[in-house]
Amino acid sequence: MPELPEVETTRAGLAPHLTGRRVAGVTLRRPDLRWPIPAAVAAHLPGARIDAVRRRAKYLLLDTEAGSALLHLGMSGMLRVLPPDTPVGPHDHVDIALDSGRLLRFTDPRRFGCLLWQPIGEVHPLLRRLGPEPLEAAFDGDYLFARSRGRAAPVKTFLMDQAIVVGVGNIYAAESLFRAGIAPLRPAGRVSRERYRALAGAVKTVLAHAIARGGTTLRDFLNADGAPGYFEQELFVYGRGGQRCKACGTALREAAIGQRASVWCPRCQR
DNA sequence: AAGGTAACCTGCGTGC
DNA sequence: TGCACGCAGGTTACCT
Repeated sequence: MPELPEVETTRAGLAPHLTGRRVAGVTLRRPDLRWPIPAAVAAHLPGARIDAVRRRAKYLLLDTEAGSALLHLGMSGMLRVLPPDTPVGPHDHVDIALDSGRLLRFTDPRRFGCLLWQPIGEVHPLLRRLGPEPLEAAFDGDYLFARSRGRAAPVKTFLMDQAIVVGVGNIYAAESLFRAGIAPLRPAGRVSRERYRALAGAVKTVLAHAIARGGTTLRDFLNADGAPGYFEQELFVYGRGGQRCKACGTALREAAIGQRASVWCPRCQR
């Protein structure tokens, strides 16, 4: 479910319910997700006031005066604000009770997500090596061109490297490369500056558009309505292996690149 | 340093 | 209907 647009949509949906609220209690139904949940979470969160809900890359941060709870949704994670008496399902791993009477619930069947703690004034090690945010000005074609020199890895792999730019997952990498007309297997070091400018623009356009759409579909975080799929109608290549290119009618090609399913148009993308 | 691979885990769709 | 298999929107760890 979550690439950057989904996480940003989640952040925007949660913020009105969390900002300014105090944590009434924390329920951990298992000691770990991807990693052990540090004792600092249970030690600092109860009683703390949530001052802001931020996003960095695909991480969400709940800021308090003592530090920030750091959440990642992994592949299957979901955060919802629910009434306190909502029945608990098998993958409802964490509840954060709020002084509003409601509940912030973290659900994650595959448990690739995490709940960690970042002390005040520190940057968690997982956040230290991240590249720029794709929607900020520091991310542009010149930046991609500079970082890619000498790189032999496929440009799709390069684009999905969170140390290069954050937030671009398998769906949006495929879609951005299609829009920019770049073949995903092309070595990153052999893409021109001009074409990287097109790629950076495509990434920004695709992500901003997906955020706008997610904002309309996932507006109500008080109900269980976390259904994704909002972007499906507008996908040009992702998940369309074997079908025809919407632009030119050529049969789309399909291959694993860096162990991730990849689809592209051999005519539109060079 | 960069690049490739395995690993973490559950659910779902497909084909026999 | 049952079962085995492959695959899924992410990321780190480890090895060359």
